[in-house]
Amino acid sequence: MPSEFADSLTIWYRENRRDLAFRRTRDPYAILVAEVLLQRTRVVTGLPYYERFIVRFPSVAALASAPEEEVLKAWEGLGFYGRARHLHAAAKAVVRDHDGRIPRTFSELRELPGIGDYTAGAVASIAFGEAVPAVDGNAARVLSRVFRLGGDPSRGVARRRLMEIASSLVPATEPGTYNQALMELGSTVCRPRVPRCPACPVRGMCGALAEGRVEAYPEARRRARTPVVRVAFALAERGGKVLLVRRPAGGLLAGLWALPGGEVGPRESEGTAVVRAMRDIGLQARHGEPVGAVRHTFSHRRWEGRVWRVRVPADARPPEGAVWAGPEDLQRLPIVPFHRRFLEQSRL
DNA sequence: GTCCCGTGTA
DNA sequence: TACACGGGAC
Repeated sequence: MPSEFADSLTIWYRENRRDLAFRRTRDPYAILVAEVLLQRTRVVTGLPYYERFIVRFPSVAALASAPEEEVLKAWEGLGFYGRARHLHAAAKAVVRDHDGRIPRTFSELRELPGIGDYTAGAVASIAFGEAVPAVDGNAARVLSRVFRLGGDPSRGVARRRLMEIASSLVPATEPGTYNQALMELGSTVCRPRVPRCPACPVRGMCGALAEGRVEAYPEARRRARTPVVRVAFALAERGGKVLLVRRPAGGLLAGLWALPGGEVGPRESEGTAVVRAMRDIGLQARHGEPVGAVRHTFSHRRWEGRVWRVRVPADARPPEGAVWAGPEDLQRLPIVPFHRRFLEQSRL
């Protein structure tokens, strides 16, 4: 009984919703920012970023006209930096193609860079009242359990079945409230582990609970083990400044400033890799001793290696895409978070 | 250590 | 459809 499901959730939500900053706005731009910022990100992690971002870029026009470096700076530490680039591009597209107003329909939103099925559904329903689903991981878990959906709900036939059910449940009135209720329930009650079923407003309709196997849904996706990759980075200092390079536009940590270096070749030593990295930016260097360790786990690989002190000729000019960074530069530039931590711990 | 999480690209 | 893309909670 679809309307009973939606009604129960919506009533529960009015009493139990968390008071979160991005729920206190009706501004479609702010809602869009929040939804992109929270992609693959926990609410508590993203919240301070959202508050700062909205102050720094209060409108779609402000964001569209900002330098990319400042947008990345606002994103530093949040991860998946492609989201920042896409959001920036989306703002420009809104100014260019939509007269500066966030498009009001799922289909138009879906065309913007960085806006997929989830985000388009969230913005269309929450900001504009379109009756479309917004199925994030939390909503997917709730529906998987209530309807005992087998398979990995993030892909294939299981995904299509989930989306069909999700679409059929969205109420015509206040679809945004319903969508947020569904996600909030997944986040606070229908949790991945140790769900709080006695507190659930739809426990009477839950197939997984009736079966006594709530935690068996959704089916776990099998994950590949993350390979360990050796890395080496260069610490070149001169007159209280440190050499930073801008990482390339695509790929890992794209667009952030970093110590020169990166992955070490299969038959390469760390020292050789560091000298090679310096040569790649046009500087002849000799490596000294290691001055710090790098251990960082990404979603799909782990970096392990060291930071090496390097010596460059005294007259070395900063090449294209590189900068001798002093204290103000370190404050202003978006920098790879674990490089920033290293530099701060080294009191640079 | 394990688990969680949206979109783009090819 | 497979994989790239970060960080944090537990």
